[in-house]
Parts: sequence; C-alpha cells; structure tokens
Amino acid sequence: MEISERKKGRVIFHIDMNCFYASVEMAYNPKLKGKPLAIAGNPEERKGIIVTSSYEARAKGVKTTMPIWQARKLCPELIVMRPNFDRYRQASKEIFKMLSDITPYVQPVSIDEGYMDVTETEYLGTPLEIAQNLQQQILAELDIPCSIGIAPNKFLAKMASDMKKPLGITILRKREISKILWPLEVGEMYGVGKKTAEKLNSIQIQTIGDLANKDVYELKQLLGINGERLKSRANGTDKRPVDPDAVYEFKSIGSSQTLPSDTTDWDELSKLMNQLADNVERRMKRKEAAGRSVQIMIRYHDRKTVTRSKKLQSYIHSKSDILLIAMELLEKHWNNNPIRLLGITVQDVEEKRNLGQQLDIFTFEKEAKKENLYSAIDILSEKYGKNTFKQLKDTDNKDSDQPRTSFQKDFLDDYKR
DNA sequence: TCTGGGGTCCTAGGACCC
DNA sequence: TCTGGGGTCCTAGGACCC
Repeated sequence: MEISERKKGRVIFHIDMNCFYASVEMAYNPKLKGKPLAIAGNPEERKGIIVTSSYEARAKGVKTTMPIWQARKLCPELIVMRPNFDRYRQASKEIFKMLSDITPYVQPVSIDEGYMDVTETEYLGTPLEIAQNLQQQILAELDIPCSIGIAPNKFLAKMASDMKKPLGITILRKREISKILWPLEVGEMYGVGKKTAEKLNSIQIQTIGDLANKDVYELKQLLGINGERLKSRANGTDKRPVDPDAVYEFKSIGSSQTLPSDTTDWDELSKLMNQLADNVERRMKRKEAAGRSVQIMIRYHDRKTVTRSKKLQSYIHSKSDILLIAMELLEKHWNNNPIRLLGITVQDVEEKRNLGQQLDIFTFEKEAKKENLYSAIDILSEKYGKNTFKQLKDTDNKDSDQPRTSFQKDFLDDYKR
C-alpha cells in the first residue's frame, strides 16, 4: 500500500426532521401552514403538555413540555391538536425507506431522526449533493422539512444538523471544530444536560472549547467515565459506528400513565395496572419478545418517584405473568399515599427466537385451569422465586383456597374460568 | 392552574462467593 | 486475635435524549 493511500475518513449524515409532528399535520392540512400550531396531550386531563410546536409558535415562546395553559398565555391564537401517532409512524416509515434507498447503513434513532454512513456511496455524487437531493425528495414527496448534518462521525453530524433549521444542511469538518463548535455553550453539547452543565460551570468550563482543553483527570473526578468521553467528543472524536441493527436490540418495554387525578382508590389503581400490563403485552407480542425482570414505577403527589423491580428465574411474556409480578410489587411497596402515575416495564428483554426452551410459561396456566391451586402455586414459586405467593400458602387454614389479597383472588378467578 | 411517555446508560451499595 | 480482596449479581436511583 502506498503512503499516499492513507485510510479515508468516514462520511456520516445526521438527519433530523424539523418539528416533526407539527410538520406532518401541516402536510395533511396545508391550511395550518404558517400558523402557530402545537401538538399536545389531552388538555382535559392534566397530560396537556406541549410535545412539539411549529416555528410560528416557538417564536412566541412556546416550548416542548410546557403545559397548554401556559402556552396559550404566551400565544392566544395557538392551534392545539392531539397527536396522531399512526400518521407520524407512517411518515417516518416512508422517510427511512428513502434513506435505505441510498445506503443500507441507516440507523434510526427515534421516529424523526437517524444516522447514515455514506462513505461508500460516492457514485451518487458528493456528500453535499446527496444531502441536497435527499432533503428535496423528503420535502417533495412528503412535504416535510428536515435538517442534515454532514461530518466524519456521529457526534459531529448530530451537532451539525442542529446548526441550521429549518431545511438546513451543515458540513462540519474536523479542522473547523475550534472555530464552529468550541465557541458554543457547553450545555448545547449533545450528552450535556442541565446537571452536567452546572457541574462543568463549577470548574470554570463555559464553552465546548473549555471542555475540550480541560485536564482529563479533573473531568474524570467530576463526572466519572463520562468526563473522559465528553472531552474526546468535544475534540471531535467519536468512534461509534452507524449500526443498522441497533433498532432491533431493545432492552426494555414499558408503559406508564398519569392518572386523571391523584388517587388512593385501589380499584382505580388495579384497573390502570391492568391496562398497562395489557399494553406491555401487546407491544412485546409485536416484537416477539420475552423478558425476565419486571419493574414498576410509582409517582406520588409530590412527584417523588420510586421504582421497584424483581428479577425472575425464567422469561415471561403474557399479560397475566406481567400483571402478577407488577401487582405484587405494588402491594408490597405502595406507601398508601395518593398516586399520580403508575408504570410497568419489562426488562432484560430478548427476542423469543434467542430463548429456546427457557420459555416454559404455560405450565402454570394449565394447572390453574384444572383448579389444582397448590400445584399451580408450586409452579409459580419455582418460576418466580420462592417468596412469590408465599402469603397465599401461609394463610392459617392450609386447606382454604382463599387468596389473601383481592388481586390474588381476581388473578386466580381469571384462570378458573 | 405546572411539568408526558418512551427509552438508554451509568453508578453505587449490599449480598454472596471464592 | 479484630478483619482481605476481587468478581458477579441484584436493586434503586439519576442523568440524559426525543
């Protein structure tokens, strides 16, 4: 190999849809164009916070996560719409299809954002030409504007796509970072949130440049391993590959919901838990996945949030299994104060095809249906750990089939049917 | 009148084992 | 007598992102 043939750098795109939900709605109904539009949760229930807004709304100070009433105060003529997730998913699918037509090296990051590695696609033109064509195609076919960052790695591409909106294309070369990247506030940096920014400010780091040139040991002391990583990013180094498979490697599936109002009503709480478990089961089914850890989340009136989880001995995927563990956790850990939000998440998730015979989940259901209650409980104990349903077995009258809690009763009744 | 819901990754302490 | 050192697993919480 000749010396002049040094290894070529990568060319990475970061594509970011501009106010995605609002743009999709404007594409559906062009009369909304040019107007202050916000997509928000249900204003009747207190989930009414702004999810996305158009630039016209942002100009008036409307921001993501702001409650609707506050947004209306800033912008009385604001048009507020509920989200139509099916539309957004459909548009997203079509956008990623266009990306995949350019290269297989596409990594979706969220519904409206993704990376591409176009190092090997010179035959389609220069990176700038490819980006311009892609941006025009998405605009022409779907009427949705996007910004594209072009850089030698993911981090720089991500920072670049943020620099010109809407419909921007920004090239960020490594030799330009001291001029373009370093003057920015350190809080602008991807991976630096409010807390980290405060910590960095406390050691006289104001800009990304300050971070790039700070002693690495001091940063490690302040932020652990993250300090080292942030410093190298600030210097324009990021070796993460664009990974098209990452999207399939999910690790948890969860569902949570804020109640219409804080409550201690057990019926209401178990009804919600039932819905959440249903939701989680449905999404796990869609992904043909099973998991071996269940976590619940309880948010109280004062927004204090606790999580409690339990690791299981085998993988589960059915609603009844998820709900059983989740309800046990809730009964055990709820402090009886009014609850604002509940959540259920299944963790340690694997695709079923990777699991083989570890998924022996039907035995309990069979026994329970035959009303062999104690035999069913033995199977449960075996499966979930010795203490599950211990209370049930420990009731004074061992001959009684009466479960100790209302939930256990419902659960078993379900199976006797 | 406040502040959703979906995730990922990291840290830290305790239990347990050798 | 007065207390090791490392590794792994589990649990809970926190920071961050969209």
